[in-house]
Amino acid sequence: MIQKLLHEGVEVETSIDGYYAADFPEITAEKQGHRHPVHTVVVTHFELARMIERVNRRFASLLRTEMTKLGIEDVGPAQAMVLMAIGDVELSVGELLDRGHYVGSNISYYLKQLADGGYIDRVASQRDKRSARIRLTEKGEQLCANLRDAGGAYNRVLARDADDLRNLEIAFQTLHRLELVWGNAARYGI
Amino acid sequence: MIQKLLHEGVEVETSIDGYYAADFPEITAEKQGHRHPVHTVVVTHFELARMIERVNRRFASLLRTEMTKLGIEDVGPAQAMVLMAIGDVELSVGELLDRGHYVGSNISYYLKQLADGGYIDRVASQRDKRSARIRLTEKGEQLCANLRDAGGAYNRVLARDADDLRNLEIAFQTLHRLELVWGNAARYGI
DNA sequence: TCATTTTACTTCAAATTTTGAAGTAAGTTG
DNA sequence: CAACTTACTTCAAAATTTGAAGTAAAATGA
Repeated sequence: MIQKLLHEGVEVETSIDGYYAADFPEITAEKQGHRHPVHTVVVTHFELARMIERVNRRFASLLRTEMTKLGIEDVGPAQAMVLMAIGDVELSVGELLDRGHYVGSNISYYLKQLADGGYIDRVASQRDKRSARIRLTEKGEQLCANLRDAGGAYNRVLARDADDLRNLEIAFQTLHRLELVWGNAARYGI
Repeated sequence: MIQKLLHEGVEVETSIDGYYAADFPEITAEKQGHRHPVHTVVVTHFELARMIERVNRRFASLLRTEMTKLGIEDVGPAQAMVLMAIGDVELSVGELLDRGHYVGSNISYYLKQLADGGYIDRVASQRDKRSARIRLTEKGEQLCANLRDAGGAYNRVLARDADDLRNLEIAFQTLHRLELVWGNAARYGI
């Protein structure tokens, strides 16, 4: 039975696909006590996917709001995310694709808008003239800095103590694992 | 200094926004040992957001692939997610909005396609004739069941042992927290 | 060496998804 | 019962994403 629980993601009691974690007393109780959870509740692949979709939607609209506050009208939140993905290094379009699992034509489109808006510079690489080298301009760096500043308030709320930090790290790491599993599955089949 | 670390999401050493958790020896080491992490690395709000975006993209394309395999041509992955959000209960459009943080007109649009495809039934509520009651048809339930079946393989890979389950739960719970914080911020300001 | 293939991207058109403004019909309230 | 609110729907426009086709440069191999 335990084997089945571990391997199938069986739903027990309140764990109906579509309900929130807040409805699961086991999980929340466990969090406070720092003990191993009693595994009567299992989070499935799909519950996580739906949660990720929701959270992603929330973040996008938050980002849109922040950008409106900053008076940014020429690019949207998706483009801002590309900007954040570039960060403070110079990289090629290919490297950027890997960073965000974008599709090539999509990034090309965004980079065009970002270049038109003066947020990035693109220079053909000397070594390989096919390869475009991308970096943020002053303006691009400024937008990123402003967004990071605005993000500070969220970091303070989200990471109040060591326990919060621990959970954020585990969440990050677990999402990275999902990324790998889902990505490999898409390429090679599961 | 520790206070600053805790409250600002300061990036230390390898923790440059845009790099992967796999690059953080501290996190990975901690996972195996079950000990408290040494907090030299902090996951910021934005790193998480970018990870969520990436993972979401991966899942959407995986879902698209699964649906193609199942021969579903009349609706896309977004509509399938709505179907999964409905689950096996009857609910109103408003309840569905809450479940996925959708925008009303968006759901209306999806529900129309799903109804046209025969995946859902919509009946006006007897009590309140403005309110539409939604539920899956046989065909809709079948699609959900097929998708859940396909998901079984992922559950097996992702939740191999009690530790995996624990991390999945923490990830789920942490994402739920992000959802609340980001959602409240959007409505009331932080 | 030079034809062929591969890589690194871009372009464009079409599809999909999301937004926002405006509408409708049914309930609710003073 | 007039005015307001709620629960949705519709529609057009915008934003995002995909996919096919193209271009130019680099690598390969006979």
